[in-house]
Amino acid sequence: MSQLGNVTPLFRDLAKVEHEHNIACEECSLYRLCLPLGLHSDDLVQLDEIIKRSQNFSRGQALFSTSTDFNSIFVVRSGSFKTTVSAGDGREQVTGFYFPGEFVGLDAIYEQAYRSNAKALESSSVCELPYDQLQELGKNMPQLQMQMMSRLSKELSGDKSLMFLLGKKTAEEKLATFLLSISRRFKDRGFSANDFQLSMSRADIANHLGLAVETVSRLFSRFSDDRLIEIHNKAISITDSEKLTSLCG
Amino acid sequence: MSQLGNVTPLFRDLAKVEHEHNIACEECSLYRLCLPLGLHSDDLVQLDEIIKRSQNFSRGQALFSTSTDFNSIFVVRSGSFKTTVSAGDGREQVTGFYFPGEFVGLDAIYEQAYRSNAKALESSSVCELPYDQLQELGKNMPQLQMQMMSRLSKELSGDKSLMFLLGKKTAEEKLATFLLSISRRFKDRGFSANDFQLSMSRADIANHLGLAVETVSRLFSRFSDDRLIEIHNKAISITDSEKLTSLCG
DNA sequence: TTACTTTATTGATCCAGATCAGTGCGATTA
DNA sequence: TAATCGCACTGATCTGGATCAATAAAGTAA
Repeated sequence: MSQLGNVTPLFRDLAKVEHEHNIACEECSLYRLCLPLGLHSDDLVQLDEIIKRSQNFSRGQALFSTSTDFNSIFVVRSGSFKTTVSAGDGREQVTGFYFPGEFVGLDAIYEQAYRSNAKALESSSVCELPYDQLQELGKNMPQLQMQMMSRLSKELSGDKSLMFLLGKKTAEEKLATFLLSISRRFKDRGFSANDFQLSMSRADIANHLGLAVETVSRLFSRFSDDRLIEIHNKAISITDSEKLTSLCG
Repeated sequence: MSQLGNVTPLFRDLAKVEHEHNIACEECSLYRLCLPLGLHSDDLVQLDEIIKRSQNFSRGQALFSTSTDFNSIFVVRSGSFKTTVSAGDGREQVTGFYFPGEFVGLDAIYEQAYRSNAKALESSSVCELPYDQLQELGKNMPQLQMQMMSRLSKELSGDKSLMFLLGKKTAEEKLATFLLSISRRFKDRGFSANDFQLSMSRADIANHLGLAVETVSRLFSRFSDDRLIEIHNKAISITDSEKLTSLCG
């Protein structure tokens, strides 16, 4: 079942979308969160034409890796992904989690090569944007260029916050910040901010936050003991978002 | 004295540039590293026209802070800057150091507001690019847009590496990585890769790497004892870049 | 030059969170 | 319903780097 698979009107729309690969951006339930925002209707038609609604990815499947030739950037259509950067030795850092409407692969533009790896965390699908064509299209579509710049800048801004988190926050602050970030993103997508299903493992969370799995587990338990959240494995209910917010630092 | 103030032909050119505020991009010694790269000569003239060669900044002076109205992004012309993000309590994370030809303020585009603070580390100057005008210009100058996207993506890519550093590297690996990053950037600007003057304090370095000042100090001493580097306060000589590289992880 | 302030170094001690070592438990299969 | 298999949780111990505490050296001002 999809991470975003709550029984809400929006989800039923989304489910329909998932089965209709060639639905236009204009009809897509992600419209407000996605690239097309602010484009004129006739521009949108052109954008639609270059988008490849590609196949679905199953849990654990790679969207791309550092050995994939760079051709495209992607927007998550359904499900979720994680990105990682790896060192020569086995070490890996989870650099981000990506939800519907969010871009994956923007850091590859500069070198025209993927420097990260992206993996589906659950059954997921993407819209593929061939970079050449996107660029070509941008030449006559300033709004599109602006949107792209804005998206890149947004990710940059998020990464700076993550640097603060990794460099300066305590374990407790890290996890509280993480939970509220996920919560906000669910809310932005029309789902409950307080009840959701985490699609990533404790290990992925720990890695992303620069912690050990054990620390994350202990903190989940403590937050639960302190009645900030309720946990049933990967299902999270935030019961005191007030107090959780105050723990973010 | 400028951090980049070695007595080399390039530096003398640069010094001249610093005194001639209205020098065109085409004449600028940073040309190869900077935004104009790849622009046609007539496009360059238009770009030149919107660039404000603004006043010099002295050590410690703010280029912008989170309370500055957003109007422009900047390219370092001479000297160097640090950027920080701050929490409500006093905590601060140094998110980056910026050298001539590098962009500062790109993370402000999304929210049209500075979310970071930028401070000069020494006597420095910038080229100011009013964002409105830059965007206007971009509408008829696809090469410029491409350059901007590329720059944004480059910083994104660097930030992912920094996340790996902050989340997964040991103190030793962090400092070795830092020294080589600075070394490479000096080299790219035509200066010695092995002998340079750090413009930032030990505290800034420590903060940026997620370490305590004392740890950085001890590591500098150890690297010196191990004959990897020689230190005379802020002057660094890399004497064994081979071994230093092997410490980066 | 001296006096003073800021920054860097070094040593001693401490601790948040890592690591090590089991145990628990939910999902899947038979 | 039991057996298997990953995750997730919890307790015990350890440690890398933080913090605390002095100096020492470099910069700055008069």
